[in-house]
Amino acid sequence: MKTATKVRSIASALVKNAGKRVRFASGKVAPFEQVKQHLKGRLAAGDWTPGALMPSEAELVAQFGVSRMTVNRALRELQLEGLIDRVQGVGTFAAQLNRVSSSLTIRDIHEEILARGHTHHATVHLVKDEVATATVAQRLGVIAGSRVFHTLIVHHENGVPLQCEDRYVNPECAPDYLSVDFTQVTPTHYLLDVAPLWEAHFSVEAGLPSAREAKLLGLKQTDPCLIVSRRTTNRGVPITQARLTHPAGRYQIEGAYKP
Amino acid sequence: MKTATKVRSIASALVKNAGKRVRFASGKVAPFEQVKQHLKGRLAAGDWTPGALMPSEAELVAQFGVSRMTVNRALRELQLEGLIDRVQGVGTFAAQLNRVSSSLTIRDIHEEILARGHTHHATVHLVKDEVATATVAQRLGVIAGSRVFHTLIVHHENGVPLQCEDRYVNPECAPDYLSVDFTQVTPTHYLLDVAPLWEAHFSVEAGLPSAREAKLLGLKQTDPCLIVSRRTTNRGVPITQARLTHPAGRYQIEGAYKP
DNA sequence: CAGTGGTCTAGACCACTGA
DNA sequence: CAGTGGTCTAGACCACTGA
Repeated sequence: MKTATKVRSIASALVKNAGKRVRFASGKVAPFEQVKQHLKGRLAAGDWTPGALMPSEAELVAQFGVSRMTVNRALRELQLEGLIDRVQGVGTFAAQLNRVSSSLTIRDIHEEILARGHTHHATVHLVKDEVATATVAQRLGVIAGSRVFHTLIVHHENGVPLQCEDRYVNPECAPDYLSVDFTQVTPTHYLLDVAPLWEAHFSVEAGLPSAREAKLLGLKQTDPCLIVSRRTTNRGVPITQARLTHPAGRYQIEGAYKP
Repeated sequence: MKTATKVRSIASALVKNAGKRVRFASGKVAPFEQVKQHLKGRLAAGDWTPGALMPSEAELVAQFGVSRMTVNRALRELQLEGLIDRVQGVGTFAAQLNRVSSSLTIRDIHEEILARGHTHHATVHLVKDEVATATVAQRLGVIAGSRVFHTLIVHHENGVPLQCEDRYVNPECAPDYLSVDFTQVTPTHYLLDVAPLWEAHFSVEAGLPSAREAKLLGLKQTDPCLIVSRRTTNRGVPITQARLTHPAGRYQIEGAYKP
């Protein structure tokens, strides 16, 4: 009998090296992928100006000698990537590449530091059971006066303070939160284990550190910081809210976009 | 005969109101979507802990009475959304909801301001043909000493300066760039029309404005700013590079994540 | 070997659009 | 009406994994 634990490690190992399985063993590319790449290449080359009518599914079926389901999958995936617009009864159109809006990825600080080949360590400055003030209650999404858990942790990269993590946690979602050794496991990882995070809201802004943050990060209070706020919930139930403060010169968020 | 222009307007109109077409006219939800929602609900409820083995395609076929292609589509889409991991020959597993890494969307400033129901206007402070210094050449990705176009524009929301846009453009991609009236059209929109933007790299950081930026934005040089840098290319050819500086208190990037 | 997922096919029914 | 995309089916062949 297979155990979940057993297959889990296998899955993790394989998924890591997987990439997309769109090639067969012989190195052949799957037909739907060929259609996709062909259209993508012509879009990049500007063969269809934004809004231009592109070949219909039937035409692509004839051109590539594949079944309609195959070209349909290619087109559906291009649509998901935002490269084309499709309208039932009308046709397929080159999208405005007006994807000026693009996205930036925020990673867990521990993973991010390790990925750079650096060392991470955390110092714990507060682990406390508190009564939520109006402000805290509103940010976390609980009733003012509720019991909340509060931690204040500084994350260091190669010994240099990089992030001040000021976090509130809903005790109902993680009753044992306060007894965790946060020098060994980050709050984020602990919370992921005990509570399924489902929805999240983020913001990123520039600002000045509080007096305490400045002291913990080794900054003057006039030194600019990059501040990330994140609130996570599960089906509407608030789990945690964090304010992550980073010294401006030591931290930036990066991202890339490629269709 | 259909013209591209004609159908373009139809497409735009329809795409706007489209949402996902996964319901039939009668209000019935497509079978693949039912399977998807069922699994998503159980994942949110924690029915499978991260890494746990989930039902096979064959089991879902039997359970829902649909064809294998239908459950395959449901599972493939859940995989794309990062909710499950699939390994050929092994099975389907609940993903670590370790998607701590989430993403933030950067929108075009003009669209963003209009979307808030506010007015946007731009003031132009520099439109110039320059020779790239080493720094500029490196940021844009051209050879030092090349000719480059340079604009400096301030975008206002309801009359208040919100963004200072310092942009360099590769003349080969947009030869008429300097003759555009940037009080009427943003550089981004003009460039999207004349050059297909394909790949992009972004960064977001906190920092202090330059003397000139501070003056244009009505800030002191000690006031923190949120600075977005973006470089876009098409198949490796550099198109444009921009530094977008925003006063800390007036601007933040927001995002949400929901599976 | 039996079980898994990856992919494809040929055909089907439908809703929708524009003429 | 003919043409479009949205979706489904029943079957197929394959590569891969673990026993």
